[in-house]
Amino acid sequence: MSNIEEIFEKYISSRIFKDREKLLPDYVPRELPHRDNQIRRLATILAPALGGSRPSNVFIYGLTGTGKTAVTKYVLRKLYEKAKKKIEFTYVNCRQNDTSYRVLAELARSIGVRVPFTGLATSEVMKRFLDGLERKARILIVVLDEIDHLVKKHGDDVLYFLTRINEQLSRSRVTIIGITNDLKFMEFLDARVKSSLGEEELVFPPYTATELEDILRKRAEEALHSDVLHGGVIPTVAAIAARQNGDCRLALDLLLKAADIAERMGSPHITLDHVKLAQKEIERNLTIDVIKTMPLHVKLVLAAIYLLEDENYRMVTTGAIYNKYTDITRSLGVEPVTQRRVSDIINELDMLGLINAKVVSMGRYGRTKVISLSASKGSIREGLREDIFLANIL
DNA sequence: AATCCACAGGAAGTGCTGGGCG
DNA sequence: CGCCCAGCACTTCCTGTGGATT
Repeated sequence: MSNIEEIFEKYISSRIFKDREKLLPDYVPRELPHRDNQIRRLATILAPALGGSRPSNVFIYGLTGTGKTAVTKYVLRKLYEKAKKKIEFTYVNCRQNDTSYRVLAELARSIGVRVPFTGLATSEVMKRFLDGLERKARILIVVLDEIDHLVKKHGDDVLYFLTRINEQLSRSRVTIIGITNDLKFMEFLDARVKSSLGEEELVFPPYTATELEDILRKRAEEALHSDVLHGGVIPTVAAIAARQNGDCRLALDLLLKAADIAERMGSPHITLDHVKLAQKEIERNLTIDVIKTMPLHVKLVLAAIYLLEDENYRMVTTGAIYNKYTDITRSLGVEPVTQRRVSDIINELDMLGLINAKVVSMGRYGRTKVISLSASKGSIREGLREDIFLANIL
């Protein structure tokens, strides 16, 4: 048997997986355990759409992996099945589409209006969206997921437009469902947008360890063969995820990775060791992936921080980083960016969770930021090394 | 109590890319 | 063709500030 056939054969005859897809992040199960309240509330709020009137706007808040997106998609799917034709819905992820233009373009596209991905004025896209909508005579439910990303970067222009859009429509109606994991986000909003978007509010509490266990058990039943899980695995995975704000997506991902590892190692069971390996792999992949896609100077600044930390520099401040960074650019023969820019890059790295930056005042000796690495040194090193250009300086 | 360091971080603008539209 | 648009990475210029030291 050839090598490749062996690989495929092994997969088909998997002793671990019954249906691997059931553990993938975008799979929405038939039942969403422990979210009955939220499902009922959202269904109640949206139900008027079936009678042809516009449902209230909804603002949904909950930490990552608490089922916000899954519940929303679940309820909307059911609603759509019931209503047919009269109702339409659109889902836009504002982390992927984090500018006013892109969000509007997505919305326009979803109702069948052709818009180029660049070139037009934003107001022109608004106009086309409005016209397209009016022609269709529908109730459109717009889901803006991770809405905080959009507002923090580009203000609430789009939201303002969307909350007032009904005043300009006579045959169609728009309802907005805003989803965020940042509660403070509401403070950024214009008062009118705030009151309009918050017509109804829905809170998703984190899952408890017991609830996570229950969810994992149900999902494992669908995805894995029986008896492949060693005792302890599910409680451990649940406990790890519970510590991470009850993040269900993390729990499922951890179980999937552990199963993958067990499979790869040819083990007939998933053990706690596989879970541990999976945990490391997740962290590692996450940091390597973000580093890979970073622009050059961001990588160089990260490299500077890495090197300072590596030589146990007493206190890693913005100034120290900038010096190290200019050293690096000089040795590579690259023009350095300004300190102002580096200051922003440090904030970006902080937001990505790769470093920890804290503003501190050292009295007479000024005010600065103290920085430390927060991701594992090894993963950062690996990530930076992916860039051939940087390999030598590490 | 006043000073003053070492930056923080806001505002506005530049130059470039990759596209409109008429 | 010429002029318009948005987005990005970055610059220039700038005002603000916590608190140890003078």
